Amino acid sequence: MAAITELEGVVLGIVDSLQPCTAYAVRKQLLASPSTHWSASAGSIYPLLSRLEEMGLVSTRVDPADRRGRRLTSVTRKGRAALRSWIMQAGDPQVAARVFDALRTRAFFLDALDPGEQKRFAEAALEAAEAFLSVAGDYVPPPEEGDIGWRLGALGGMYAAEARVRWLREVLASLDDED
Amino acid sequence: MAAITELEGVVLGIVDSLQPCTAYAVRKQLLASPSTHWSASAGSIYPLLSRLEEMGLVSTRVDPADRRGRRLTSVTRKGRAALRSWIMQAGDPQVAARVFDALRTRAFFLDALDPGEQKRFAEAALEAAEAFLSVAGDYVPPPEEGDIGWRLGALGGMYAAEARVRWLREVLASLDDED
DNA sequence: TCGGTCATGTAATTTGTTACATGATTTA
DNA sequence: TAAATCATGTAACAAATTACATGACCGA
Repeated sequence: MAAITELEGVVLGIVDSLQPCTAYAVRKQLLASPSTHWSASAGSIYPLLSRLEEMGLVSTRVDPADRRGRRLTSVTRKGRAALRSWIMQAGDPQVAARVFDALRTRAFFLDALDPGEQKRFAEAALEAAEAFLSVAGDYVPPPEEGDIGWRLGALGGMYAAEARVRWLREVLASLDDED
Repeated sequence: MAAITELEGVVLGIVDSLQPCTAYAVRKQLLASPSTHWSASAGSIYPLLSRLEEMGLVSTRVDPADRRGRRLTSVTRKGRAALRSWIMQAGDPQVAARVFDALRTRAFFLDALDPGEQKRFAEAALEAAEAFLSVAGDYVPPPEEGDIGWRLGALGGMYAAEARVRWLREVLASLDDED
């Protein structure tokens, strides 16, 4: 069983929770995420879904009664197995190391800025991180609503956003110390 | 001034801190990062550096005395300006939203697993997250060593890794509650 | 002298992006 | 009835991955 990519896993998971659903619905779900890591454009989702179908992980059918020709996608038994094993990759150190944060990435190169710019960087980054935290917090479904995985995932996103805000406050303070 | 990509920004920043340096040294630096978000393979770095040179952001020279034909790269004035404006994008909400975590991504689809698997997921993810935290902690340079940006960036990575471990402990606890 | 690391690159392929193109349905 | 949203897709392009290929230098 060939390993699937990160985006393929995500799309398979979304289809699984929404099935039967249109490709468009998958895109909307992806677009609703606070993270903009994937563009979720039609140009990525439609070919990806065709790929999953070729692999036998999803199946699609067009309701003949539907004049719009909507294509409804569902996960196959094989697809569910692939989804489960993708999720279970979480124990792999290589998977746990797949993290990224555009704000943190930029902080590494702070020394390329002069002191005044450094301070402005930290202030602007903190403000943007606070705005993101607000969005990430709103993304957490109220208790007893939505499934448990979605709630825990969104909660994790909020915690990460909080940790980033705390970190940037510390960055700002440490830059102020030095004048 | 056309915007540069995330990897281009990172490579420009690394060249800036190491200059003059070989493409190989840039790759090693990238490879040393706890995050495996980029593979830092020759196939990505060499063409990327050529691209930066075409854009006039770096310049390379081959020491005629060096029999190995090592190519040393440096950042140009234009390149420094591009690096600074890339770093300063931190104030843009779209940039602050560029975050990713492969463990968290998988957690969203926990409901595709049966209760026993869910628990094994949380245990395995926690273990992997703890191992990653250890690596991320080791990546923080000792005080008074390395530049301030590198230290703050690595510290941010460690904080994020800590927050993830705390989150997964909570996930595990909440799955245990339900039996 | 042998293996590891330093060092540079290319080729084929995959994947994702932006932009374009079309049309049905719903809502104000 | 006009605008927004639902819905599907393609085309051109950009970027990154894996795998391959080569050779110099250094230390045991």
